[in-house]
Amino acid sequence: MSDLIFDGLNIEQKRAVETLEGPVLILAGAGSGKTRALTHRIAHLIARGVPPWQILAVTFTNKAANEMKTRITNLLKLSDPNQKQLPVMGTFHSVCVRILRRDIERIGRNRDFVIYDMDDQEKLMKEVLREMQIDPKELKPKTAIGHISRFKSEAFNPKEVAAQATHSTSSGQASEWTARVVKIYDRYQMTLRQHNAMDFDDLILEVIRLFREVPDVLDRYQETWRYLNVDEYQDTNHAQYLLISLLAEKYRNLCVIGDPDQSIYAFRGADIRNIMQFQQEYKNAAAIKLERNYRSTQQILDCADAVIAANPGRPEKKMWTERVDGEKIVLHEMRDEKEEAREAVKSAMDAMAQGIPLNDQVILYRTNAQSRLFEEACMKAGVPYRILGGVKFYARREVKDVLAYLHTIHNPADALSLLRIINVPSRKIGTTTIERIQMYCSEKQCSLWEALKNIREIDGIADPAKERIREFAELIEKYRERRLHMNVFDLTRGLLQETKMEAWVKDDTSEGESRWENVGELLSVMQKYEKLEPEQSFVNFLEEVALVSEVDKLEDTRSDALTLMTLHLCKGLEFRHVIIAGCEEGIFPHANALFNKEQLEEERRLMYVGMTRAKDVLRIFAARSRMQFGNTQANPMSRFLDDIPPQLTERKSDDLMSGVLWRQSSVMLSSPATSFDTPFAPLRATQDDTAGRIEARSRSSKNRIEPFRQHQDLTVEFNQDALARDDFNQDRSDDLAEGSRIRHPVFGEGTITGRRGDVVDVQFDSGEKKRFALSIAPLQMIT
DNA sequence: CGTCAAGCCCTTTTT
DNA sequence: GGGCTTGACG
Repeated sequence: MSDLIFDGLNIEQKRAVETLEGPVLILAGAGSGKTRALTHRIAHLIARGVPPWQILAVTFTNKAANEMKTRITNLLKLSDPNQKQLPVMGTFHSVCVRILRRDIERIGRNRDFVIYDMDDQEKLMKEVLREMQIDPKELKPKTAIGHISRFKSEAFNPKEVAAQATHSTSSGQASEWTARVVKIYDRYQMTLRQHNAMDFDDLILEVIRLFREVPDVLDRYQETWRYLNVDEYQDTNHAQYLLISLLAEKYRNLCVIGDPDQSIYAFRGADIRNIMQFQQEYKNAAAIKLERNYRSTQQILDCADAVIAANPGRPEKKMWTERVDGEKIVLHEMRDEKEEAREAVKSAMDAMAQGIPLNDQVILYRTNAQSRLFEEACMKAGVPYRILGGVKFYARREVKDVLAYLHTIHNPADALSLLRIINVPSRKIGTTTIERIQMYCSEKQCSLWEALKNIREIDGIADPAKERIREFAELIEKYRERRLHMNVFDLTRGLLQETKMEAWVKDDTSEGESRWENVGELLSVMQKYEKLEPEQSFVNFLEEVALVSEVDKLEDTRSDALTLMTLHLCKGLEFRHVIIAGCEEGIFPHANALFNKEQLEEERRLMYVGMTRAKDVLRIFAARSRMQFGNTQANPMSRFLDDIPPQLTERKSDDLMSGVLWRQSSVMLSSPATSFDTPFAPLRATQDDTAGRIEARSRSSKNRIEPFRQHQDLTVEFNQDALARDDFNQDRSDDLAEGSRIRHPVFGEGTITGRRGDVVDVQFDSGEKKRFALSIAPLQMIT
């Protein structure tokens, strides 16, 4: 048994696996076999006789947790792995929900709470701001939520925020601003509670409160989980730190794993000090460094290292690998964002032709908005793809509508969900009626649901409207009853039928069809819960839906497809071929980070994370001009590229406007540089700027960059020759017509069945029919 | 009550 | 450019 557990581990990994008792800090660089060390460590604990249920492992995604479970099962050769034989593993949020569902009544809350996602939070906040008569233009709901979330990640309740602010100002008075935010925070929490709802941060905070207020519950969990493991510790926030500290207090068997260079979530409160100061916190902690990289080639590693080396205050760490067989990093400089997308997708296809399946390739970008470009390029080229992030599946309107029904059925207090569906599909219950009911609620201090039940005694509503509301309430109650003996799948099917949801969702538009498919997909997720007890199936389903992360969806990768996602989502993953797109100042690093040292450092870490995902091939793309917010803007190349050693790179360019706006050579300030270290931060060129002037303007509204608002002129040397060729349109496909035989790298050989300009329809020999744009699709004529 | 057009602001990043 | 809110009208 122990042979298997230590098999193939290097010395440091072995130490990590052996050191079972006491606090342990594992600094694990990218690709250093960290998951391997952690799984073997847990397997070792179990092999040594520690009961699995005494072990807790907190991971960053559910996907990571599931992978570890599988690996441990294999290591221990468990024949029938059930929950009893495996440790509790999951994200902070899922572990906390588990605790709360069990024990939250000990702090006087109802265990049927719902979890509000960003959408719900925003709606709720809008409501709060409206009630407080704050102009949403002055303080946007999103901003308010941002502040509150920040407080919550520091584990401050409204009172503590106020106290803190009073302390830190010399006058002893909390500033007006703080007082206001505290009021909003307070009110927001009250409303959440009225709805019997929690946001993501509350899940953590309520567990902390539970542990602090009810010592015997804390004691029980301390006794249960005597061996604690936390992965991605560099991205934990203060609240999560508190939670873990409470649990670890008694037995002090706490193993944390992470890499300060990969800390990329400061924006949501992640506190790098948690990992940096672990050894001060736990004086006798064993410290282990994993520096051998098993993933990437030396070239990739050297480039990534050169980029991250520019960050100050890093712990000493030098990654190395035995893979010295690598290729150079490829830097693609493209004309514009469309060319970038086209070329990136093409390079993925080329790689596939060379034997790298699409599943092993990824395109990474800084912001979700960039995904559309690559999606379009994939569609045009006929490359199968999957996008993570962006408009999330569970956030789509039709999906949320169905979920809102389930929430309403499950939790009568959830007024947000109730309001969402009271007129969906249309029941002729309009805003006037609803406003009247809400007024009644505040008069009588009752919940929305109670008002619906008492609809008869509310004045100012026409009788037919009252009747429709009565019918609606009856419908909900009927399903509330059904929930007790019917699983979530059957229940929802019945509900959809009874409410005539299909016709409503389809609504005769072209998107209607695909929206209904989304509902179908939701139903198929429910099927997984069919076998559970009716009530359990209901609760578990809603929970999963609330807590799945984007990356979790990568688990079912049955079909071969190119992955598109943000750089943030790629942490912890690896691909043979990695493409990082949009490496331009203002895009990556993002414009909002350009004037802040800490934020720039985080952007750099993000670059490091992206680069170190690559096993074999790393490509970096930048576009010389880019359409943004409706006008074209020319950005200098990302500063991160300056740090990559030229001898390790190969440069490629589409050569139409070669060299224009290349940072060092082509852009000069006509007035002396400002005190910022990024003098050419976002440049904005309008269409008629070809004469050679560009307006420089910072797009950030923060006052610390005031000097930049004065629209200093920049001089730009354009390559006029290149501009003249700008509208040059390449057409390589004159000879392709109906009847031509072609080959496509994904679909194989086929015949063109029709052509309209650039667009062709192809009947492949495999039976598949596809439509392509000739200018982009990798079609090859065969004779 | 629902639809359409004009106008607004926008983009970090996520559980 | 585009998605979303707002306001006028049928």
